[in-house]
This record gives sequence, C-alpha cells and structure tokens, in this order.
Amino acid sequence: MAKSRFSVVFFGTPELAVPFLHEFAAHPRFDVKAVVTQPDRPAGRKHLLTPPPVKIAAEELRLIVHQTASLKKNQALQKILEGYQVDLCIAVAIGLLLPLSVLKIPRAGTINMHPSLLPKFRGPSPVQSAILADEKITGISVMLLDEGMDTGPILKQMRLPIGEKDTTESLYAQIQHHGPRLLSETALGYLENAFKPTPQDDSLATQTFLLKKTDGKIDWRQDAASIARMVRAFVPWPGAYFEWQDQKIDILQAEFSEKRPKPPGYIFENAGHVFVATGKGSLKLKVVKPSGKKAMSIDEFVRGRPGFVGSSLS
RNA sequence: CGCGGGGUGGAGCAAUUGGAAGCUCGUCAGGCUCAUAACCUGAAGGUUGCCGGUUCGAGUCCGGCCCCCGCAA
Repeated sequence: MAKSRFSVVFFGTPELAVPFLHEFAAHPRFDVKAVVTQPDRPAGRKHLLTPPPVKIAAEELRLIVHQTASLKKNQALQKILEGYQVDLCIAVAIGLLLPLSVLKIPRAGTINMHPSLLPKFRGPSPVQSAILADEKITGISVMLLDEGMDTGPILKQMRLPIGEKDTTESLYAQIQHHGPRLLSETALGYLENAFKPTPQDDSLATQTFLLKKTDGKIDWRQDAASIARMVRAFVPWPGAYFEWQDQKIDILQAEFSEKRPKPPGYIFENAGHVFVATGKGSLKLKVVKPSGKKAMSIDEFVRGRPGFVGSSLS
C-alpha cells in the first residue's frame, strides 16, 4: 500500500540549501528527479560567471539541473517539470517566486523550509530580524507553499534558542545541522498522511525585508544593546560598520556595556578595553575588519593607529 | 576588459622631493617586586610578495606576474 519511494524535485540556490539537497539525495525513501536553481551569475572580483552552490552540489551528485531566472515566465521548464510526474517538490531558499502553476505540478504540493517560527518573521531576512528584535527563541518551520510569501499551512516546527553570543552565522549553522532531517522526516510524514497542515494565524504575522549593505551603518546615537544586536545579526553579511578616516571598518564582534562616560561616538579606553560611547551605554569593540584588510582584534587595530582612541565617530 | 584598497621582522602600522629600514605589541634573556597583563635593562628576529628595468643609490620610480581583501552582482 504505502509507496516505498517518493519522487521529488528540489528547488534551492545558496549555500544554506546545500545540506538539504544532500539529505534528500542520500535518503532511501526519496528519489530526486531534478534540481532547479538560479542561473550562473557574474561574481567575484573579476566578474567570473559563477554557478550557485546548489548547482555545484547537484552536479557532484550527478543530478539533472535546470537553471532559470524566473519560473513564472519559463513555460518550457514548467512543461519539463510536469513531465517528471513527481510526488512532491522541495523548496529551500530558492530565491524565486513559485507561481501557482508550478506549485500545482506535484501530486502532493510543494513543501518549504523557512528559518523562523512562522507566522513570525515572514520574508527574506528571518534570522537577522529575529536577532534584531531581541528574540530569545527562533526556529525552523516546515510548511506547504501557497501563493503568498511564507503564508502556507505549517506541518512542523523546531525551536532554536538564540543565545547571547549567537549570530546569523551561528544560527545558520544550527539550521543546516538540524533542518535537513526535520524537513525530510516531515516530508515523509506528510506524504504518508501522518501530519496535518495547520493554517497560520495571520493576525500574529510579522514581515521581514531584504537587507541592504547600507543597513549595516551604525548610528552611535542608538543604544548600545541594539547596536550589539545589530553586530550579531549582520555577521557575516552585510556587516555592521562605521567609518574612520575615510576607511570603512566592519565590527565582527562587540559587547554591550552599561557605562557611558562620554558623548555618543567618542572612543575611549578603560581597563585595557576599547569602547565607543553610544546614545545609551557603550559598545566594547572586540574584533574588527578594516576594508581591504583581514579581521583583527581591536588591540591589533589600535596598535597601528595611534589617535583612534580619543577620536570621535559621527 | 566592472570599481577600489593592500602585501615592510611573529602581529598591527610608519618611512617627508628616491639618500643609513623605524614605531607599538609579542618573543627570548636578565633585573625589580609578596605579586602581576605592571615596571626597568638588554637581545634575537627583514633578500620590504616575485621577476626584470631606470639610477651612483629603489620600500619609494617604470613594466610584467602572484597572493589577500572590500564594493558591485
């Protein structure tokens, strides 16, 4: 009665999605018929055409790869996908809109992993937004896609605590560690009717937005606790930064401190540590990265820059 | 031909118009101290990324190459 193997098509693009693809490719109950990802794009300093990470992984696994910049407009690809006659589609950070015409192709619909506890933090920057919002818990949601942006019914969720030192980078690692199995088990359970989709409560929904590089510029009039969260949320990208002597300097690690003996933006030293005063409290700098340089401890940074301590940041 | 920053002892940075390669830190040795990430004295450690050129003389100027990093995508 129960099928022993389910055929699927995998949709994904960035590094985050790669462990999920591996999970399904290696899983005895799933048969990955094809992988859909975004086109190669010019990247890097020489603008070399670079394939997305999922494509590289898929080719290593000898899977069929389809690339497209838009599923909505690509009728030919839709026909091909229909031809696979799969049970389910899996979408992990595809970065493309999946139109209804595509969602309807697989017999059982399309299942998706979203790194937040939906309905909170819908949209493209859920992890960063959760840190910025000072959430203590976030998570991974496995849901069915519908036409809306992360609005589909939920099948299963896993909670992940956000520690004092967690960053977007460290939480992504957690998601890559726990997510693949959660997704494959949930997909299997769903296909075998063990899970019932639960609609989201739209009244509790919050929306996140795509981050821009300039969102990382620090405003020292804000309070130090928020700035410290910003540093954690923006690692590794877009990076929280300030400018000093026409040089852009990313803060990779910093801590919040209550004391604030000086006006916002003033850089001072206390007990061997370097602080920047803010609108409320101050920020203890720990690891920074001047553009064009490698990451270094604040001690090293200050050593070669006499005059940094004692100056003011705007 | 996308734009830009940078390679100088182990680390971070200097070096005016080409004219003895220095500073801060670390390391090692010794000293002082009840003690210390403190302080004092001394020492080691460089083919200034690589190759070639100009010059009496190149870290510095010219040409080529390698490597690191940011922007942009």
